[in-house]
Amino acid sequence: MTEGPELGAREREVLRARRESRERLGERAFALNLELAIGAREATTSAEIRERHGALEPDRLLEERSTLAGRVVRRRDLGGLVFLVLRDRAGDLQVVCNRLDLAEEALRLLEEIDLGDIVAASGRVGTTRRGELSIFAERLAMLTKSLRPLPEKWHGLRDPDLQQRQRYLHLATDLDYRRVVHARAGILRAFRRVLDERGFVEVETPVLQPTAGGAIARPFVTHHRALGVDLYLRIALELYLKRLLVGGLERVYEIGRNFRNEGIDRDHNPEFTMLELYQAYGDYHTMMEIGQALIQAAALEVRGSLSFPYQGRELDLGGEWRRVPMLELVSEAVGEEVTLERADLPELARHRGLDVHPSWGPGKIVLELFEKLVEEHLWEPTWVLDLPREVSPLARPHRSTPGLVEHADLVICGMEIIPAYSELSDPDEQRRSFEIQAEARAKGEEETHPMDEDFLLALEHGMPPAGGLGLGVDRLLKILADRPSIRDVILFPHLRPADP
RNA sequence: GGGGCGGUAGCUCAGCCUGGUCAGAGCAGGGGGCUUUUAACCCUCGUGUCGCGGGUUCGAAUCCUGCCCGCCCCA
Repeated sequence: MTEGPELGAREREVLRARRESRERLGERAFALNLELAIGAREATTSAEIRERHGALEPDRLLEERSTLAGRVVRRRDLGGLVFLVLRDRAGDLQVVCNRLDLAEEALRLLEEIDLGDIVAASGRVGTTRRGELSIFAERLAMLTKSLRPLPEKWHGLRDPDLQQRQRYLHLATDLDYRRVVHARAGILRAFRRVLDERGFVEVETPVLQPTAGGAIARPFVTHHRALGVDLYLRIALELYLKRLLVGGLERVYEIGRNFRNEGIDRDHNPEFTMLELYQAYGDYHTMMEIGQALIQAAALEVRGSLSFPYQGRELDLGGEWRRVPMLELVSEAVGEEVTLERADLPELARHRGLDVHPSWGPGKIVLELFEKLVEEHLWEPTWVLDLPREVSPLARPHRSTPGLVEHADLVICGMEIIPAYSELSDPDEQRRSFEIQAEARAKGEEETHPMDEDFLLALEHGMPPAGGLGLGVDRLLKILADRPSIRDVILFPHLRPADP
């Protein structure tokens, strides 16, 4: 409990009043459970009551009795009548407290009920003269006394920084925001349903890893004291899931947290959730089909539709999604044919405003051109096909075009949502790809994929040909919940410490 | 890293351009009234590091400057 001269007078006054109320309530300020507090084993939710009696005409009082429990979000005291609005997990419902109907004990308690307190009320269901569905209280109980005030009742908590730092207040005051929480659950439910139906098994693999592979990103490092070794927080799920393909599981997926030690913006949080799945005997075409099925199922689960606006612009997730080679998209954007063989790629890229690093090969330049000139303009779902091998060390060389790999990236609303590959199963090719990474590192490229001998050992035992994909759950949630920033869809995003 | 915007009461905000009754409003809170309210209403009550530090000035929430935090744009 912080208290002292740094508090303003108003806050001190509020805190003092709450403390005094708590003292008067004594041990009733924090009830053990509903049963002991009000004699009901369970509360009825506001939604259930609304569902049963939402159509009741004004000024009716039913025989049916219910118990409602929740946080007090409104209090209107008319003297003889006190209107409380309780908020539970399903919404809000009014409680009417008629002083003439309440016993001495309940009347005393009514005086102690403040905004923010968690209370229970039981009584008959009915409607007011204005038709508001209500519980007409016969009994009241304090469940939890709130010692601090809630944010402003009309505007709520507007400051995005406070919304994130004190998400419980955001959730307590903004019913609409709760939809984001349910949307994430809906996405995961849809994913599991689709994959379970297709014979996939859900697994869990290590978060702490001796080498951080499966993607190209700077990892977080930690230390295992007993083993005396440094470990990395995983940046991807890939390499362990592939080991499970070697083990014969054939269809596996994991939904889990990845950690990348990089900047924070609308699309990046240091920890984020990925779905990764691998299917033996599939390839990137299989993955494009599954990826589409997953996202469409999630959209139907969360939005009930495949077309809806994102940030004010219409988005259609229906139909067969467009598939275009990356080189074609880059050529179109540049206005002339771009190939990996062109010797003037660096100049061409510099002309387009790219700061070309000497360690970049043609593949990296093409990828950078794509990210700068094309990606943000792809609104409707688009599979970008056939990336340069140089930038995708875990994908299988393209079946017909040398220098490329069978790697498809799904872009929606300008955001990369899925990378999908035909997986590289040849251990010698995989080793060669890792070596290309090491060469780039030797040339000064900071972010490269590390050599992973233990993974190569697994591949040498034989991994079936397979397709695999990773799906950024947070970014998909941005789209389905129509939120502009990843910070809105992660309950507790990383923030700078409040007091430096 | 660069640019723009913001930080004033617990919360939501005004005041800043144009320095001087500028420490303000609403909500929340205290006191009083009110038996069908719906952001209830009526009367009444203000003890704030104006983000932090420096400067200009007779005088700074207001102008200048450095820093911190947030949001947006760019790299």
